Amino acid sequence: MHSKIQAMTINDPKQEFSWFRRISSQFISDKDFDKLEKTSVKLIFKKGETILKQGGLPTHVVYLEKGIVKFNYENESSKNLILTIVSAPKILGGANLFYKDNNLFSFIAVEDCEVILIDAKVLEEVLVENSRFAMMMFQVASEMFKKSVMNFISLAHKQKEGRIADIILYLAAEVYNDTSFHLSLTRKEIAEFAGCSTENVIMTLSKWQTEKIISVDGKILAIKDIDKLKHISKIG
Amino acid sequence: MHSKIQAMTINDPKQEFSWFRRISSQFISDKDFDKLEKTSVKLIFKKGETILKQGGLPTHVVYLEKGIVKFNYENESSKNLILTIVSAPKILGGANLFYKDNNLFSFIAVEDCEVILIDAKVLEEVLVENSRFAMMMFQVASEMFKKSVMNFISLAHKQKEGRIADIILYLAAEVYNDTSFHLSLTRKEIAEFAGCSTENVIMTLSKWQTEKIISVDGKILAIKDIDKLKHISKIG
DNA sequence: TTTTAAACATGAAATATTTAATGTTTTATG
DNA sequence: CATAAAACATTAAATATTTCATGTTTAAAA
Repeated sequence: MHSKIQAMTINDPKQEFSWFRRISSQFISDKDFDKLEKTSVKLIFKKGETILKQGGLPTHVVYLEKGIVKFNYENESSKNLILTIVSAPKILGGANLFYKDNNLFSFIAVEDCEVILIDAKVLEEVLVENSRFAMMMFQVASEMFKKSVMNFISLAHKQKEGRIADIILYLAAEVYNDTSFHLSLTRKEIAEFAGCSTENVIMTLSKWQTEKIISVDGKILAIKDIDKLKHISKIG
Repeated sequence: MHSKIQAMTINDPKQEFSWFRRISSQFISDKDFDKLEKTSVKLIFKKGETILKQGGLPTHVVYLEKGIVKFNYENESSKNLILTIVSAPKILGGANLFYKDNNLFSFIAVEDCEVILIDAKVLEEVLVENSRFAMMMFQVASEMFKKSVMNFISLAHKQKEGRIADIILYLAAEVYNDTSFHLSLTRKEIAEFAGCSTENVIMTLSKWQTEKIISVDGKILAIKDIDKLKHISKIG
């Protein structure tokens, strides 16, 4: 029963692309949008699954319709680094679109995700024929770039507590849109995002809990004193 | 005498834009290029001068014709962070172009520079009317984005020596195009790039000199054993 | 439902990094 | 050219961070 509904959804792309269609409609014709839809595939990824793999060819651009995704970079010694975390709805791989190199990093589902894979070649054709649409797309990509840069700046010259504070504040403001949220990241993943050890994240969160800056109940994390958290972020 | 030549150069924009003109000519008409030239201003910046200031409005896009520039982020407590360093010829501010927010960081001349400031509005008009040109510009901006990201990745999960090794290798490969070069950065600036203390940079460079991995003679730095340096980069 | 693996947690030892104190050399400036 | 300021350099002490060892709890798999 449930799978039937799902299948229907998959087979009826007209139902999808809602956010993307709305913002695109100002820039491209229905005909061009249909062209994108026809060559797109909708897929569902479970938590932990890889949507797009580091090193692979950028044959598709990802439209994230539902769910949360991490941008994961894995180095030669299999250490992971999370570049950023984003929630739907969003166009991912904006940067990937414009250079033809292999993907710099993987997209991995942090929550169950619904994504639409858009054929990169077809999208490029549409972009070339609709320069204002292209400009909009690049602006979206730039916004994401900007947020990554802010993350990196935090990482680069704050220490542990400032960086973890920045991440909690970022998750609340940009990913979960609430000061209280179901944290889908493990401590290890937060550490990979903050560029520190897992133990450090555990210790810092515990400490903040006793100081009543946050509360942690199972997977629910709530910011109790946002001013203190912002202060920690500021003093680094 | 010398200043006269310089002034001539400034007043004859046709002589400038050489690299940019060459790559642009495949995508836009001479007429459109002239439009860009007419609204552009050529300026000369001395070492240390700010070309474009963090927080300012992105009214211009910078074409760096000659020289070396650092992307500098200054935080509330006046600590600097160098995001990347680039050498001419290059279009800077690609990302700035596409979001209308205030500049995220400053461009500061690390060597004497010749730059052409292109009016952002006029450039946008030309981009909208020449989508292939726009795509090319995106690609250029994305390349720079990619290099920053690689820098940040190094910063995020390597320690001191690996990061400094990465910077020396980057400078040789991407900025000076030689394993031996006149280093225009101070130890303090390398530290701001590597995200560590000045003392650390001094100590590491001294150590590498005694180990014959590099040689430092005044401002001339030469990589003597690139394999060892790459190995340090690899093991982090 | 047992079993296993992963996540969460804590503290101590080992290591890395910064800060501070001090001095020399180089570069910029009156 | 004298003088000040900045850059370069070295060391020890203080601090931050990671690693390791160990144990409990939670979630996933057989």
